[in-house]
Order: sequence, then C-alpha cells, then structure tokens
Amino acid sequence: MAKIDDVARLAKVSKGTVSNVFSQKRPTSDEVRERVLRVSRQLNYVPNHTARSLVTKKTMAIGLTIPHGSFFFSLFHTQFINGVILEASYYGYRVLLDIIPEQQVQTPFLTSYPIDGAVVMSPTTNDERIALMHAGQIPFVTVGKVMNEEIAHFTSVDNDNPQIMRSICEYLIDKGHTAIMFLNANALMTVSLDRKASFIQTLEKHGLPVEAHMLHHKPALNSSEYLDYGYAETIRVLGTERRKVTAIIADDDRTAFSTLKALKDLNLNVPGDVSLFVICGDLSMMVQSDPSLTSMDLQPSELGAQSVRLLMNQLGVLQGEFPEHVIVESKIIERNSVSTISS
Amino acid sequence: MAKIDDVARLAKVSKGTVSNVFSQKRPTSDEVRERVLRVSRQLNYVPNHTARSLVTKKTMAIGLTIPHGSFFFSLFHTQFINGVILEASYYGYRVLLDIIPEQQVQTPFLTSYPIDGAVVMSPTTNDERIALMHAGQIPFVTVGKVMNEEIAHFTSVDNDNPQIMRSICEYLIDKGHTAIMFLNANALMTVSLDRKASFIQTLEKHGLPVEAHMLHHKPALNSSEYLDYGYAETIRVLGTERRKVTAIIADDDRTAFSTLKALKDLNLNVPGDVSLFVICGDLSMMVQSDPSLTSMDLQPSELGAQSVRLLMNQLGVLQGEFPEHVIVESKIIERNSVSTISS
DNA sequence: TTGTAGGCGTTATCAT
DNA sequence: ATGATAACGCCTACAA
Repeated sequence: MAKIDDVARLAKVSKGTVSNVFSQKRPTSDEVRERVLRVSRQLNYVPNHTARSLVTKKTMAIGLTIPHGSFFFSLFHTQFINGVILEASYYGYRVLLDIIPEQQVQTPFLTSYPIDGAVVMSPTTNDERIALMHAGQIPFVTVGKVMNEEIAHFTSVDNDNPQIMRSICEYLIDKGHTAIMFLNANALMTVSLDRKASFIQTLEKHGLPVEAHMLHHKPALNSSEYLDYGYAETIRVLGTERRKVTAIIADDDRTAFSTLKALKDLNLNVPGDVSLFVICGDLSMMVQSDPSLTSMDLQPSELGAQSVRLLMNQLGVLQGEFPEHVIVESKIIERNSVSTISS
Repeated sequence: MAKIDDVARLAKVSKGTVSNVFSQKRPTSDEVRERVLRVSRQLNYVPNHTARSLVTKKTMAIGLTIPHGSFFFSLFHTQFINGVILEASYYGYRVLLDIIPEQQVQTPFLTSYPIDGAVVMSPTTNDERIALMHAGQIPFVTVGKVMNEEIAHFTSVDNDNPQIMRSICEYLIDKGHTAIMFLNANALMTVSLDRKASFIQTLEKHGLPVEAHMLHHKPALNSSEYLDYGYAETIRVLGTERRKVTAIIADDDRTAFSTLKALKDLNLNVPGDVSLFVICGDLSMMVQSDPSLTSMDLQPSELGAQSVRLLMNQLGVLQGEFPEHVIVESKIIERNSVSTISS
C-alpha cells in the first residue's frame, strides 16, 4: 500500500501538503492539489485511517452496545439501529457493534475501545457496560434511564414511559376494560420499572387494584421460556388459571404475536373476547397482522437518530445547546385489536 | 489516559516488558507481571488500540456491509447479523457496520477502511462494494454469488438456491398446484437470478409455462412501492387482473405477511383458496402467524457464522483447509399455509 | 527474562 | 501556500 511519503516524493511536495490535500484542514493551491490527487490515484493511495487516528485521537466510529448476548432483536431494535447508522453516516461516523461477551473478559487483557463515543441500548440497573464507559471517560448516550449508583449525570433519549403507560391504561379503561394484564419487559430493564410503576399507579387511581396475575416480566434472554413468554403467560393465566382478563398489553411485537397465537388456541377472539395492545412494534408488522394491532408508536428510528445527535454534540461534532435528556414523542395508533366493552 | 511509558516508569521496567505483559507474545516472570498489572490498574492503564493497530497492521474488526441504505432489514438479515457478531466475538473480532451512503462519497477523500476483512451481504451484479474490497486488497466473504466481471475467484457462503427453488416448486406441484406465483427478491440481487432461473426451469420441466403475471421482482429499496410489494402484486394479479393463482411463493417474511393481508382483503382463505410458501423468514414469526407459514429454513445465523469462519481462515486466524464456497443446508418446514389441491 | 531504540503513517507546529 | 520535523503510543528486532 502506498504511503504518504511515496505520494509526496512523486508529486514533488512535502508530506504535509499531501496531508492537507486529503484532510482539507488547510488550503492548497489548485495546481498542487491536482497533482497530488493525480499521483495518489496513480499509486492507489488512500490515507491510513489508523495512523490518522493515532494523532488526531479520533476513530470516527461510535459503539452501539446491544443487549447482552442479544440473540433476538425485536423489530424495535432493528429500527433503532437503522436510525443510528443513518444518522451517524451523516457525520462521517461508522458504527461498531459492541456486545458484551457472555463470559467476563479477563480485565487486564483488553485494549481501549477504538470508538469516540457510544450509544447504549436497553440499559439495566447497575449496567456494567455503562460503568465501563463511565470509568473509561467515553462519552455515551443511553436509550432510557441510567440507574447506576455512581452515576449522577448522563445524557439520554427516551420515550415518556410513565405517560405512555398512563395513556394506554386510560385508553383501555375508557373503553370499559377493568381486567387488564400487562406483559412487561424484563425486570432488569430500566424501562420496565417506569412502566410497571405507572401501570400500578394508573390502575389504582381508577380503583382497580393490581393483582399478581395481572403483571408479568419477560424472562431473561438465556431462559428457555424467553421465546415463549407471551404464549405461556396467556395460556397459564387465561387458560389454566381461568382468570378474567379482557385486555392484554404486550411489551413488544414478538410478545404480541405469541400472545395472539395463545388466544387463538384458547378459542378467544381478538378483539371480541380479549383486546390486545402493543407497546412497541414494527409498523409494517402491526398493520399486516390479523387483526391489525393497535399500538403505541415509539418511533424507534427517531430515537436512534436523536441519540446520535446528542452524542455528536458531546463529541463536539455538532454545535449548539442540546438538552441532557431528549423525550421522543409517542402516540397511540388505533387499529383493530382493541374493542369497547359494554358494562 | 496513562501510557505505556508511565506504567514502565512506575513499575521500574522497560516499556517492552509492559508490552509483553499485555500482548502475551513473550513470557514474563510472575513477579514482574504482577507488578506491571498492579501499576496498570492503579494508573487505569489499558493499551491503546490504535497505536497497536498501527504497528501490528490489524484492526481486529471486520466490516459487515449491509444492503444499500438499508432501511428495512428483514428478519433474515437480523439473524444473519447475530450469527456474524457472535462468531466474530469468539476470535476477539469486533464488527463494524458498513453502509454505502446513498450519494457517492467523493472518492479521493476517503481513508482506508479500518477493518481486516469484510462480510458482504446481499451482493448485487457488479457490486461496487465488492469492487472496492477487491481493489483495496481487503479479504472478504460474500453471502451469495459474486457477479462482478473483473472478479473470478471469491469466497462465499450460500444456500443452494437452484435446489431450493426446485424443491419448493416440486413440493407445490406434488400437491397439485399448477398456477404458482413467485414474488422474487430484487432483480439486482444475485440470489434472485438463480431463483428465477430455477423457478422457470422447474415449472417448464413439469409442463407449466411461466407467464408474466407469475414472476415478480421486489422494487428497489428507495421505491415507494417497496414496503407494499407483496400486498400490491397480490391485489393486482389476483384481484384486478383476476388471474388464477393457487399458490404464492414469497421471498421473505415481510412480503409474506403483506401478501397474507392482501389475500384476506380479497376474501381468499389461506390455505383453502391460496397456498403461501415463504423462502426465508424468522422462525418465531412463521410460527406465530395465522395460519403458521410453511417455509424454507435457510439457517441465517448459521450462514453468518460460517461466513465469519471463512473470513477468519483468510485472515490466518483460523487454521486449516476451508472450501472456497460453503453451502448451508436448508430444508422445508411444513406448517399450515399450504394445502393439497384435488384435481 | 528484560532493556534499547527504531519505526509504523499520519498530523500538527513552527518556520519560511 | 508550502516545507521540515517532532510527536502520537505501541511493538519488535536485537542486544544483553
């Protein structure tokens, strides 16, 4: 691979000049630039990214930490990632997928992360990835609240989870539902805490006590019950235990689909017998399901884009005053999976 | 950030020794290692990835090029990526998401890719990404055939596309279907060529001429019709044009779902009136759909893992003899969306 | 087993 | 606008 010296020699200029032609950090005369570019093309020269990084101390890459050993993205994740990639590319940044290996890496044998900052998805309480970033002085933006004891300030994007749950519950209550079951996300996810609290609070406000069978948390990813979550809980509660439930709130699209399947197997009609509400799901999937699913649109790709913008601001790439926490709008999209109950 | 000299000084050893402790490329005495590690911890020292890369000429990252401006992954992509990430992590490699920006980047102002190799998804005919890799001497593995004129040899993983289409067609023909419509992938995708050829060939072999309304290609990603593909074609052919079609083969899960929706809107029962076969789709989605969808399991995450293994072999990380082209098994999974036609 | 010093390919500073 | 040269932080012969 040709190096900067080769180009400099052949173009009869100094390497500093060649550098300037490519980095465009200082002006160069048209004549010289032409010559340098011509020679570069001829030698197939391209600046070495690593060498440049060493001196500029910028890798032009951001990390995207995805859920632990994440085997199963939901469609929400996919769209979020799309948003991140696209927005990052606007600023010339690449995206490095960061996973935390299952088994703990031997601490001393790591190297520094070759990234300028990171977007952290699905933070958990006392998230070790976040602790690492914090210790390593790496700017980061989280999707959802950070709940690490040692960290007071952080930048994040999020939906307004308490309000989301309140809206959903009241939407259902307005339609006459009083027996509502909530299939929440995993208990470790910080979003699940807010949603749970708001679920309980809203129901109680309306004189509806929350019983054990009404609130569930998704099992851990490595659990054998993970994939089956919606199906299993629905069969158990509505089938085996024969509880009265007229509306189910599913945390994501997969859970919703598997719940739908369970209801079908129980010979329950949606929305005739049971209504189904999805918190975050891929738009195209919600529409094409039968019945199409009423859902809360969380705008995942907008969340992704916003998180990158906040990060770019922290990196000094994007100028201006940005808030510490950005709340992305969410709104209920009515389709055909929720019905009104006549009392 | 502490550097190697700081550690060396405080631990009263040379920087070479510190380097050895971390790289483990040469033995060090227990005593010295202990001391070095202790001091490192104290100073919060970690080797600088970039500096190391500059001299070793390894970035310990592989690129994963995803479809152009890829806004909409299918579940196949998602699972493939999962396979890649997991397998790469086994070898200490990170994964850099590589997208080709919509507008052509100004060629001379690029830098070298900070990757040791790449996995290229969904290659197209005369794929420019591949041409770039080829020119840049970057080892790469493709998912599917490379069809660039200047490239004769390449490493790839793939399913056996001709056989897949043959199997599917004969599976349907065996069940009495003669009016089969194929919703193929985008015409530029190299997989679509094999599938198309095999589709036509197999039908003709069984005395079933392929007419225009039986074969369709997914519009380009930037097309407004992209999301609607399955729905629109189904409505047009079975509805507006009133063609007789008893079985539809959909290229991916999204297309299948939207086709399902179209059939419903046309008041056609699946599989009573029309059978539906999906080529590649997420397992959990296929199962939870109603009816559950009969599909060809392409093992996307296995494809991902294999592609990384081939790449690691090219990079010298993984020893042994590997074939140039790996074919991953695929098999039909019967569910409830295909019925037998009595003639 | 450990120390020494040169070099990896750029950018940045200070001249000119 | 361009040149010369010292970093950037680490690895790797070679020497001890």
